[in-house]
Amino acid sequence: MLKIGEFSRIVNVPVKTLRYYDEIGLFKSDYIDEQTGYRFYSFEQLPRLNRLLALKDLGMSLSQIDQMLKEDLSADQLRDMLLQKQVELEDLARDIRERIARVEARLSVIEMEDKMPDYEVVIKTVDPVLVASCQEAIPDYETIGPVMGRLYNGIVAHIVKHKGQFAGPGITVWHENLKAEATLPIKKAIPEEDDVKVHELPGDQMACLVHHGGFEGFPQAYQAGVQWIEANGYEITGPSREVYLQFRPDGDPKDYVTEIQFPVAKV
Amino acid sequence: MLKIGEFSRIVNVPVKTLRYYDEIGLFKSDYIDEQTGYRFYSFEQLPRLNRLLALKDLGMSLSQIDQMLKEDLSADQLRDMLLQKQVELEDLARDIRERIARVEARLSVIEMEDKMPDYEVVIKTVDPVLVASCQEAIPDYETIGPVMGRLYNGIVAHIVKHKGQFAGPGITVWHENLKAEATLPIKKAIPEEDDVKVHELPGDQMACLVHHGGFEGFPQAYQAGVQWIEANGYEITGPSREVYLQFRPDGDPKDYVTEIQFPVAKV
DNA sequence: CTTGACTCTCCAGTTACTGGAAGGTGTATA
DNA sequence: TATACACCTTCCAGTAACTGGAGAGTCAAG
Repeated sequence: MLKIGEFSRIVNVPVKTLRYYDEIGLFKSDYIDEQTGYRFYSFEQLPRLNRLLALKDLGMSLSQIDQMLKEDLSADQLRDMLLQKQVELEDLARDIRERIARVEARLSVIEMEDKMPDYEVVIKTVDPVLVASCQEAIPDYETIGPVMGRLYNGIVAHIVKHKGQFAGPGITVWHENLKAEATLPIKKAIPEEDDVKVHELPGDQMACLVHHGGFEGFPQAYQAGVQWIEANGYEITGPSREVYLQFRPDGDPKDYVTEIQFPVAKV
Repeated sequence: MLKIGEFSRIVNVPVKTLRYYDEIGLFKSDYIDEQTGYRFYSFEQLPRLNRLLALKDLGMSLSQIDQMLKEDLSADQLRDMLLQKQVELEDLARDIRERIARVEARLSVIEMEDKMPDYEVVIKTVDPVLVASCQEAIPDYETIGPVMGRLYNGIVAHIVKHKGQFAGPGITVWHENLKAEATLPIKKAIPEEDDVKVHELPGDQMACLVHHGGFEGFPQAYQAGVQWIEANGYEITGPSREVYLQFRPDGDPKDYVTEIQFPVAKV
């Protein structure tokens, strides 16, 4: 019989931890002196503790270990738990590799520009959203403004006409060949009419960044987004979007806030 | 100005989390209505939050992020923190790879034997220990018993003679060519004499396993240890040791408990 | 008889939230 | 106008696996 301190030294587990395992019932002391409350451990307990430690070394949680130490657990059940842990660990390993890539990307920006990046890119999942939309090819950059104005005005008029309810800021979807789709989220479906369509923008994993200021800054923002996506091992899988979080045609462009979203997937 | 729910939807961060960040001072709401206590957020706050999220994505802790978001932090300090994080992540990645290897080793045992391994091997760091020791080459396996008995008796006699204090169970160190060094830990140094030496067994990282029963089972235990060491990507870097946790010459060998230790290093 | 090492229990703190209860607010609809 | 409901508030508890400390009791050696 060993006192907790002696046992602790042999198995190289802190006394506090042994007491904790005792408390949660994972590894009880063999015998407790009723007078003093001192815990006593025996050598017969070593195999259980060693198995416990080995499983902990695999990254199993204490409650999983508790199950795995039960006598009546079949080899199949054990294998399943280990296989599951294996998958879990492999996911985790991939996750860490991606994190390392992001840290390196950020470090290279700091090396080059001596400061944090101007645009912060975050990956998020956006929900599908029902919109009324209208699209048109843009002939050249100068005409973007007027064309978009016309498109959005048309949609607003259409929604108002059909008593639709607005559900959020406007979103432009940039299809191929500079074809712009202006959209406005609505709460419930309304009828379509000539050029105004009603459909759902699909939800997706998006690389997002926020641009503050007028549209003249967009090219840089897009460039920053594309660079980040490349450096972090993603690829663009569809049309990008602009969400006009803060925008009024008569407002000061300096106050505009736009979120630019690229649908992405891991390469 | 956005209510917490609207802001939450835009940035894809749960309301609870925003309130938590507010509470710990990491990301305060822009303005709080004094009547209602409602928090309001502004678009100007988006850059800070996005930077926060990007840093969180790198695996930084909230307190580190708090520091990194301070305006007056130099690019150098930022770089240092990121470099440190990089090292940390790489350590973690290595750790996970090793865990995966251990899980796979264990799975292969289960596939082959349809049960958990007979011997659980754990890596632990053992402390240096001062011992009185005596060594001798063992001519063949049959003579191990008597020779060891003689050696240990000699050491005990020597320690008693010099009024030394025993500090733990006997340890045999197996040097090359079946040369056995019998040692007994002592609390304080005592004089040496002919064949009894006093020195310190070095501390080391050891792969350890516990064997219950008589010495006839040792070969299997050793084999299990060596197999584990190979399967888990370690190599043996020195003489192995036997620690006689439970042993009395006149006792029942079934009750013997011996820890076998192999000094190891990652390949 | 004292000293020092050891043990006990109980409580608090760690990280980054998450869930729930109880109660106040704002708006759309019957 | 009443009410339903969606939303907001604070406060409290719980998570995992310990770790640290306070205050008190126990044991062996000198």
